[in-house]
Amino acid sequence: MRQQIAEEEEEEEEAKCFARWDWEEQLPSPHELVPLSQCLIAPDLAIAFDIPSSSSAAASSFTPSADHRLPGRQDETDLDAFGGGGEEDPEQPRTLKRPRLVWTPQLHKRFVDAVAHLGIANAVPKTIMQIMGVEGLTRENVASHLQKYRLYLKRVQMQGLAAAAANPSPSPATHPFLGPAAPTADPCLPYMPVAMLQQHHEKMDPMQQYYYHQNQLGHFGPGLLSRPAQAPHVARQTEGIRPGMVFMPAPAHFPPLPNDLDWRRKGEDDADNGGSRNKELTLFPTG
DNA sequence: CGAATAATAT
DNA sequence: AATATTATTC
Repeated sequence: MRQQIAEEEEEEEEAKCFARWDWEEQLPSPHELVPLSQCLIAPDLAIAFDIPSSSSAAASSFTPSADHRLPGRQDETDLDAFGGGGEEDPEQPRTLKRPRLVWTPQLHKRFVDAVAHLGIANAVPKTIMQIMGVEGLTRENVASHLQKYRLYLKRVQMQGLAAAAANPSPSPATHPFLGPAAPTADPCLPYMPVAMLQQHHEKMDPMQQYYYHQNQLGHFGPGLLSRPAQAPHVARQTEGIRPGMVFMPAPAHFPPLPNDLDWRRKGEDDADNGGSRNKELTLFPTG
């Protein structure tokens, strides 16, 4: 008998146990999130953060105790953490290509938080990377992930919009930014992203207000993701901190950087997984 | 920076 | 083989 086909069908059994992570538990900590949002600093004070040559120096000045190092290798230069290994000077590794990054739920969460705190308008790869403050994470890593994240948001938004159109019932859950929640309330919606978290912000920067207002009008316009060609008032974040600038993103990393933040590159392995390995992380569930 | 596209992994 | 994830190119 031909039972060769049968064996191939069995794989889907195991694909059911990765639906949710423990985000929901750690999610409701607005308190942790808020403080960063109110980085309202005096102009003269701002200059203190303008350390041109060594950005890491600026960062360290703001992170007293938390050593944002990756778990695992403590004595090693993080360089040899990937693959084949050999001893390379701390300066050389840029030429060597690092193994593919694995976006663990934890790392993703940190990413989303960073985006949320920055506000949509300011959430660009470089800044996000800086805020995340994860050593070894490159701008390209973030850029790539951000691209996908935006695509995901767009999807969710469209679903919500479509649902609203199909169902005229005044949904109370309608969201200022994202519109009504998708009908099939995804159990594992990664994070109610940026917009919702922004509600906690006591103060929005002009750019965010601009968007907020625009969306409040029900104007479908550019939507959640695009950014106006030019900001209303504030210049888009530039390297130099100017005297007139009232609001700026967090000068350094996230204050709470988990020392045990779980992230890895392709080759690495982690012991705390109790056997059940991450088969396939679905950070961006498809509808 | 960001979209498109290539490269890898599952 | 197809699809999802990450990297690289433009």
